[in-house]
Amino acid sequence: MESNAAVAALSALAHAGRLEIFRRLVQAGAAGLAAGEIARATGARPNTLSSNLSILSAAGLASSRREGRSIIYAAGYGRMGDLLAFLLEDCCGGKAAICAPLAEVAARCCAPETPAGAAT
Amino acid sequence: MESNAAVAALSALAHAGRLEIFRRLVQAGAAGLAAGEIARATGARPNTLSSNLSILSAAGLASSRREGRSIIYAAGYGRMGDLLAFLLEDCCGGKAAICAPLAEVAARCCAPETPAGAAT
DNA sequence: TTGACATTTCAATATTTCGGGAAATATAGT
DNA sequence: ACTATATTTCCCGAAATATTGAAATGTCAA
Repeated sequence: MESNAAVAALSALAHAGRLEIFRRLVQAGAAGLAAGEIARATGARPNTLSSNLSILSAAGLASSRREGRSIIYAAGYGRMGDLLAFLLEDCCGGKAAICAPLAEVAARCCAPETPAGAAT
Repeated sequence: MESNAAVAALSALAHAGRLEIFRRLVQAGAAGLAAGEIARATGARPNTLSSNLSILSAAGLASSRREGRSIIYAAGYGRMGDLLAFLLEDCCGGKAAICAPLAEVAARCCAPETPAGAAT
């Protein structure tokens, strides 16, 4: 991942409202959430929400598809993974001092040979 | 890590200049870098640099100590680790789809039983 | 104390971002 | 075509952020 893309992704997440949206999208999985559902869940006004969703999309952290009258947003898992990899490796050089707090999390999901079916 | 602190850290990193500073600090390790060295290396003006260093410090991503006439900055490894852990676990729920790109990096440094001495 | 160096603080300006109202677009149902 | 629902776009004022020059602070050395 390029530094520029990383800054864009970081900027997109550096906002309490967008971070919350992104969290909900991640939790929702590939099924995603309709913009309206997110608006109701977060209390954001539709125009504000739309703006924030489009910022997340531009950063690659969300994708959208139309389904009837609704537009369904889903988290951009790939881009988020890239961002984390960038921060950990390109930015932080994979230093053990930074990785250490991740060990617990990594033990749950980052092991290369772990089958993917375990989650939720 | 709290969501608020995460947003602060993300905001601090969501700036090309500060991201570069942070990268250099991480590479420099605990020895750190004098503000002037960073200024020379990045071409930033001293007051701009000072401002950005203070933003990184406020977010916990850098610390400073005076050494003679210079002020030495060092990366806040702990806070960066916390941020990554937050993003991976609290924000992303440790989903395998996001963790996957980290597997390669994790294999190098995140394994719980890996001894810490391998770096640099 | 004076002078040079390293960095920060202050004050002003320029730019970007944020959130909101109102209008526009797209879809579905009648 | 008309209406209702869902979402986006446009525009604006307010607030936050970024950058700069100039002045201030802290430190060393003579």
